[in-house]
Amino acid sequence: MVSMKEVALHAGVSVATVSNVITGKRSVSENVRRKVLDSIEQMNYQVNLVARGLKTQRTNTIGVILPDITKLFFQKVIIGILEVASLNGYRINILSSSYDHDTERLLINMLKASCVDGIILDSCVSIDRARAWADSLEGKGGVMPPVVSLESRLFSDRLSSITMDNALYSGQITQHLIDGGRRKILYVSGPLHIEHERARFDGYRNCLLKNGIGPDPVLQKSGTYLSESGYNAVMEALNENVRFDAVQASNDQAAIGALKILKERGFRVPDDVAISGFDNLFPSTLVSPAITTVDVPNYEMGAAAMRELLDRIEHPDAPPKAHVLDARIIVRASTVKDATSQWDLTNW
Amino acid sequence: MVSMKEVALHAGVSVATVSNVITGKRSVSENVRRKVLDSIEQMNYQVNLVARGLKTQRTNTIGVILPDITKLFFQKVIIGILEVASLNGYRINILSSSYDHDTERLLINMLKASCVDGIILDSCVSIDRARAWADSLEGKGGVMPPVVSLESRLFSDRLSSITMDNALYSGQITQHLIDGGRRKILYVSGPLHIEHERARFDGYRNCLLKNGIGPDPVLQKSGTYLSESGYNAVMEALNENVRFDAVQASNDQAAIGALKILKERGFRVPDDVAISGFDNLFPSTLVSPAITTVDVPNYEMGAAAMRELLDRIEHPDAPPKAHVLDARIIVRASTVKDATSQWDLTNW
DNA sequence: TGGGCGGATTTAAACGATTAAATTTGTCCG
DNA sequence: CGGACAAATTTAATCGTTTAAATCCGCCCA
Repeated sequence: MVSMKEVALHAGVSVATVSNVITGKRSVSENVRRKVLDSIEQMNYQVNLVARGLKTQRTNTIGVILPDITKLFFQKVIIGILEVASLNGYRINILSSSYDHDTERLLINMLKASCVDGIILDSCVSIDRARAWADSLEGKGGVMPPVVSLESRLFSDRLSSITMDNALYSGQITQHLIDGGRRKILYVSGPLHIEHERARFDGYRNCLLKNGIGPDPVLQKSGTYLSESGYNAVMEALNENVRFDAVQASNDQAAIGALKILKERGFRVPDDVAISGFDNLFPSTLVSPAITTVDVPNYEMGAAAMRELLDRIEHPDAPPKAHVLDARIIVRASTVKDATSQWDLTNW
Repeated sequence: MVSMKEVALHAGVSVATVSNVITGKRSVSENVRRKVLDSIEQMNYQVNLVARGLKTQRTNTIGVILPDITKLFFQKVIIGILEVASLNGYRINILSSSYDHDTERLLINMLKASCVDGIILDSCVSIDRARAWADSLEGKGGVMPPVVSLESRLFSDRLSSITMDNALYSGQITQHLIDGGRRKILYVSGPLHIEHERARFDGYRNCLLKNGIGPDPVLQKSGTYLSESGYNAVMEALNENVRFDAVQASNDQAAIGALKILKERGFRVPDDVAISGFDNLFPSTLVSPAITTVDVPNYEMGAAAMRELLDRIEHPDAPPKAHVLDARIIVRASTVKDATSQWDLTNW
């Protein structure tokens, strides 16, 4: 690679002048400027970002840690982050923690070592370990770049956070099912040690209570986020002869898994059993019947996180902010027989 | 950040010794070693990867440029790359060219400036500009890191490439439709200036000829990759009163768009019109009827590209290799009435 | 005893940029 | 003509590592 030194030599000026031309931070006379620009052009010079990063201590890169970047849910989050980032001249480094807590730590350290200017973290830390985790974040000697927490408010006293009110919308779904005459709602959750899974479950539970329905442990199945877990949960319930007239899944995958087994076993949806999901991933519009769900603003979550991170980078000492985004429930044919819905064919 | 110098001071040795302990490249006596490790531990020291990168000229990072990282097709490609990369201690920097040629160039330069150790490139360069492009790749003064070309063989004389025989499988699909008694096959392509789109079209065309069917320009619609383009292409054909008994789309999105409009207009699939796609994205199993398609090994494409890139990094002077991967067609109910198929619920 | 040898350690020079501080150049005015 | 002041340019230090070369040190053996 041709370096600034060689450009300087070629243009007959000092490296400092070349640097000044490039960064534009100090004034340079017009004809020297042209001479330097010429040399740069001729020699095909490109500034070495690694060297610049070392000197300036800024890499214009931010790190993004998500539980599983392969999941559809996070795609739009990534796009949101990406768009705001590139508008502001930042590059992003996307990493997957695979829902593993130790990996998460490792990645954070790696990002620190890479001198990223900031981190967006969708943590998979469990509720009970959050405090210890937050303490270790600050580290003894280590200075941390600003961190914005996505989906979790567990650290909101020290970290800015971008969240939504999962309990609220989960409750709205439950209410919608109850309003449709359902009383025995089988709830299929993801891993309950994760904060927003817990919140969704609480929303369901509290709504039942509000309606005078005693939550029945038999109707509560917890699993993973995968559709198999929805499939298996419902299969289990059927094999145990549990009676239910609705399945409320805490995400769309599980809802579709549930739909699959119910169709296989000859149930009519929604006549015999209603089904609801959460997240509004596009496949929920493709299956038939389409799935009632909550439209989670994942694009906006990513964008908001990035905007907030930029703000934290600019103002490291400002107090953390907690952004709570709005969502809305979308009623489709899996809960209401004559609901219409369109295939969502955008962006995949 | 605490630097090596401070660790050295704390441990009472020179920075070189600390470095030796960390890299393990030169021998260090056992008790000095322990002392240094202790200091590192106590001071919470982490090596600065930017500085190391500057000195060693290796960043252990590779760049990946894809036309559109938000598209489902590329998700598994990314996973494939990622898994091989992390097994080998590499990080990846994923970028989207948005199918724009200038952006692609810009990103390549940016990656060069960031001193990545290699690049995996799924180029969107058009067939006729390929040569000029390849020339510019080498650059006048600039030394390029090794590049592996994904999906395109246009530069295979200088770059290693990972491809599949698109014409072959596209032809097999056409043959399958013909074997099913279809004679008037409406072809919906993506942008034809892209090499593999052209190949898929050629496969279709040559198969028609082989079967004594004259390709009919009226039955050829070209569009984007989006499902709307499938929808619109079929709508156009219908409005023009073009008669056809099958739609062969060059990707699954377009096929599903076609399915949508045909259902809206009351056609029975596959009785009145058969539909086929390409890529085997999971949504093609979700719609009903499920779409006959070609299972493109995108995970393996990513993995193979990364393996090949590692090889190129190790042996920069070895001649480029051209890997051609296998695929297979999958027959589903959109072309054969009683074909069975399962929802693909894995990995989304 | 002293020279030679090899392993452990340190010195010091990079890597390629940025940026204070010092220096040069140029301009204007008394 | 000379001095003052501002603008342009250069010098040189620095960011945090790695690494070739130099040095040190202990040990063995003639």
